[in-house]
Amino acid sequence: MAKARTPRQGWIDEGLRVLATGGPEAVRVEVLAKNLGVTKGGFYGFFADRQALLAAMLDDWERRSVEEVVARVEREGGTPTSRAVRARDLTFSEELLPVDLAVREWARRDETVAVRLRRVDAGRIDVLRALIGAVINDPVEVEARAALAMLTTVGAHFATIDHGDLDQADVQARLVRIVLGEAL
Amino acid sequence: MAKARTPRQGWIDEGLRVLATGGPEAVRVEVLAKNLGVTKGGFYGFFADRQALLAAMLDDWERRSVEEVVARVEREGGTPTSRAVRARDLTFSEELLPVDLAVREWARRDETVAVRLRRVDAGRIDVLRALIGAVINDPVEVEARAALAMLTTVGAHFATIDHGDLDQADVQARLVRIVLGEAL
DNA sequence: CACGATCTATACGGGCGCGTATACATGATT
DNA sequence: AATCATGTATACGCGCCCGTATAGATCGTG
Repeated sequence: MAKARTPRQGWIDEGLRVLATGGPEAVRVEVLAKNLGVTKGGFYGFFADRQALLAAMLDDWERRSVEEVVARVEREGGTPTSRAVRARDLTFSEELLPVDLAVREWARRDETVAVRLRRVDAGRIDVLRALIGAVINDPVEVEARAALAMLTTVGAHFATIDHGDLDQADVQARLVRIVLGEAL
Repeated sequence: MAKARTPRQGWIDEGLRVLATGGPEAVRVEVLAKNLGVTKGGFYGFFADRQALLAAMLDDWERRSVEEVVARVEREGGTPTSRAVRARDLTFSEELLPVDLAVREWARRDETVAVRLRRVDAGRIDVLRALIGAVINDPVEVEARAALAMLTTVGAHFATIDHGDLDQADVQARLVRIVLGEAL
């Protein structure tokens, strides 16, 4: 039945929390223990070593991310444009976004992480393809706009652009129109 | 005249090299020393501590990045489109790109780094604004397209998109056309 | 050549974090 | 209530890395 005082999942959750704010390097067993208010005594009953925890964290993140993508495909609503905008912005849920960015950095240095990320991203861009493909026929055009939506969203989290005197909302609206096209 | 066997700049260069491949966490004084074939003996003659090196590295990166942007504005050539595409792709020189991405990650966790990055990015996007602005008049349109070019380029380094059966070049070309518009 | 500046090698104390071992506490089961 | 499993606390040895101290090597200059 597996009871637990500080269950396996507790270590994973706290690990993801630290990962989100400090990156993989910051995920230290003793740090997690302190955050959880215990010592690392029980940790090695759940995980062989620190690597095993990192792997488990990625498993958990990947599973949840995929589930979210699926859930987002299921429930829909609104005009094609609003749906596409929502999809663009919310492909990354507020809760998972910080973890997502951390994983994205991590992937640059660890190929096994990169593989997982590509898998998740593939699911996400499928959502965009489906939405855009419902309105535009040319496959190349659909692909280009889906990719554009994806890349701008990701890029926006790694670069801040100051629009100066211009109205942020105006620029943003124009940006959306260019990416999704007049058709949508 | 300041001579040097392992000059100050040597530590900075090696630091940037390690930063590019392993992130700020990987920049360890003793590791750099080993890479340089010496011990850390002389290091503390140049830098007060590890932090001082990291700051010096950022100074160096920022100076070089700004110089490159300026140089790129100076020499020009080609059609407006080709210039814009070049600007989009080469705003990040091949040599500095890996460092750039590392700094971009770093900036998410260190506000002082974020300030530097915004400064450099501001210079880069100015180049794009100038190029696009030469062909398009509407300021909002110029801003949106410049931002789009910037964000897609940055995003592309943090997300890999598989275009499946479609021809990569076709998709890429279409993407450029959407971003820069028919006008260019 | 001798000198002084500059870089180098080596050694040290300290802190952090890993993984292991051992004994203790607490809840479920019988 | 006795027992067992499961989590917990504590302590240990190890390795990595920091920053400091000290003595030695090397080079340009007078």
